[in-house]
Amino acid sequence: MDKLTSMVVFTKVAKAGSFASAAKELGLSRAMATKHVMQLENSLGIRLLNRTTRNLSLTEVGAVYLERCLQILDDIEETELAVTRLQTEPRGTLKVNSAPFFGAYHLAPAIAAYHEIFPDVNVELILQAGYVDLIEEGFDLAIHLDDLHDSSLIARKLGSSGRVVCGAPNYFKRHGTPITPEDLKKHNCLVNTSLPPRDQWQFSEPESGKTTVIKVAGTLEANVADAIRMATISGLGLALLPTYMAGQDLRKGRLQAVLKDYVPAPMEIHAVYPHRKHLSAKVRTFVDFLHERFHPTPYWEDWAIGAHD
Amino acid sequence: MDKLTSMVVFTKVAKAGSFASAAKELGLSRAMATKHVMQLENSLGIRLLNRTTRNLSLTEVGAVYLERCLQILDDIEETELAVTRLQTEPRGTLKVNSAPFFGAYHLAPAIAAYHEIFPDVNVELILQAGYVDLIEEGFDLAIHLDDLHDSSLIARKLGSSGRVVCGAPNYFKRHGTPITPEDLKKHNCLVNTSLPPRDQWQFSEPESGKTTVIKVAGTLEANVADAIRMATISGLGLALLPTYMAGQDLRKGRLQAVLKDYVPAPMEIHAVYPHRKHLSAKVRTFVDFLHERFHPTPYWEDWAIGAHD
DNA sequence: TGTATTGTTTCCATAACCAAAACAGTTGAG
DNA sequence: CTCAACTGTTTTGGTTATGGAAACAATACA
Repeated sequence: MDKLTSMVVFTKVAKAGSFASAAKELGLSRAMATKHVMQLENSLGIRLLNRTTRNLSLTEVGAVYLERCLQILDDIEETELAVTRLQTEPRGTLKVNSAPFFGAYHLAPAIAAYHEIFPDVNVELILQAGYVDLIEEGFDLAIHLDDLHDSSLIARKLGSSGRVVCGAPNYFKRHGTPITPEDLKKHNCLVNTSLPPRDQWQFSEPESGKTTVIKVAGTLEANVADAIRMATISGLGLALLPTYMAGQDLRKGRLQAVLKDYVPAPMEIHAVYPHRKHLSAKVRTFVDFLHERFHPTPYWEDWAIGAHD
Repeated sequence: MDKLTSMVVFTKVAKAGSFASAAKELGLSRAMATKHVMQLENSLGIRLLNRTTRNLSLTEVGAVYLERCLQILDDIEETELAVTRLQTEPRGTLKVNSAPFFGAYHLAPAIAAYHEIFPDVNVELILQAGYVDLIEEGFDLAIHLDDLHDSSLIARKLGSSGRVVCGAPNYFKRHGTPITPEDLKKHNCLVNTSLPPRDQWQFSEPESGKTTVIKVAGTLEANVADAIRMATISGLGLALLPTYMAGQDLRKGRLQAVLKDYVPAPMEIHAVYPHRKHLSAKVRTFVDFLHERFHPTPYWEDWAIGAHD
């Protein structure tokens, strides 16, 4: 029998001064009221209430026990209240993981905006190439780019990013502009090894629906996206960069897009977290916020509009 | 499901860092460990533990809840310990009721002796003619003389007291000495209305086993035994007094016993208390102590030995 | 790659639970 | 004084929940 229920019954009986009225208050039968108190007495080996059919009074020990019972029940109620409030109101610390570039250039500003709305949530942003164990490292959330291989986790799509083959203007001046994907084989293609598709660049032609995969190679591979980007800007070669990364550079003219008729597979952006049941408010609101911000067409695609005009 | 058990399981799992080892410690199956924690999570609507098949970590809320759980479980344990110690060691206040004369002359000295052995028990002695409601008045114990009509209470026989018809020496000088119970009808018999048998005095003859009941009458009735005793000592008449009351006076010669071949029904002395289950240590030890003191032949019967010699 | 171990789920016999009814004792009204 | 109403307790029976064994899916270690 549930000891806590028994304690509740006992306190009610003691307060009401009668089993019958306490039972009525609690919505159960007189029989159960007796049994609960009796169970408590047997488990303690102590008589808590002196009772005849007509009179009821606390034992000396019963009085002591009553007081402490009330304290304990109060504590439990307060604990549950505190804990559910912690759960339903966004507060606490949100530990987030993502790839360095995306985190620095897109999450950090998003976090600043999010904090305006939910000032009680502090964010701990850990930017790290490669995958981390969310559970072991205690992350609330990770932003995964184009990769969802962890089946035990929950993923929610936040948006996507186009990709574009681009290079510095002076690179094209010196080495020419590729017209078809096949031409890439003759160019110095810089590869980011920390993100798919690495050196297998895939294109589809919107009009015909044809798909091409080109295996590229070049003089630089790096596991940090920003290194590839900076090398590209410096005119070392071409790169297949996500638009979230290259957008600014394209707008400013530091980079130029090529092969505009061949569309690379877009990169999907997912929020990944350990469980769906009982999702905490801080995670839920943050994911919702990012979804709103990146969906359906993120701001980083703006370069194309200008470029197409 | 018992919430307290679930809390214990949760704390164990959190401490052990694994469901399996916690289950083994608690002697239950892994299945139940999961179910208990899950039940807790569902009732709170909160995820307490992040878990994969291989890793386990506390949620931020889970950590808060864990701490308070430990506190609550500690409180409960301490409460039960305190309460059972209060029960098993004689301590506290013992509220005792009895008839005034017996209480003053026999319980009070007994209490003094008892207190030597159990110094942590304080006794509140309420001396009152007639019956009181033990439950309503909060008595732990009552000493009943020759009367057990309350069926809902538990009675334990402590001993008995003889009765003797007696009078002052100068009364017998003036009015003569009764030889048979029948003679009492010609005497001034003083009646204590607070104790049976009041005015129906019953005698049996040890040799023949014959029983006689005499209805007596006299010039004084009182509901306080000591008044009857004092009036008797003063020579007003005869009284049927319990030996616990008359013993001292008989030894000192203030009173003389008559009708020694006719034995009045002895008076039984009982300890009466509300319940037998979970009898508190203070009541148990006190009743045991009185039983030892008054059983089988109480000291107040000593007058007879001297008298017979 | 295989084995052992993790947390979870499913299944099922058992035990606990709880209300209704029967019971014993007590009070208050007619 | 008697009857009716109400007390706390016990008994009874149907329903629910409990908890272990086995099966399962996923992971780590050898």
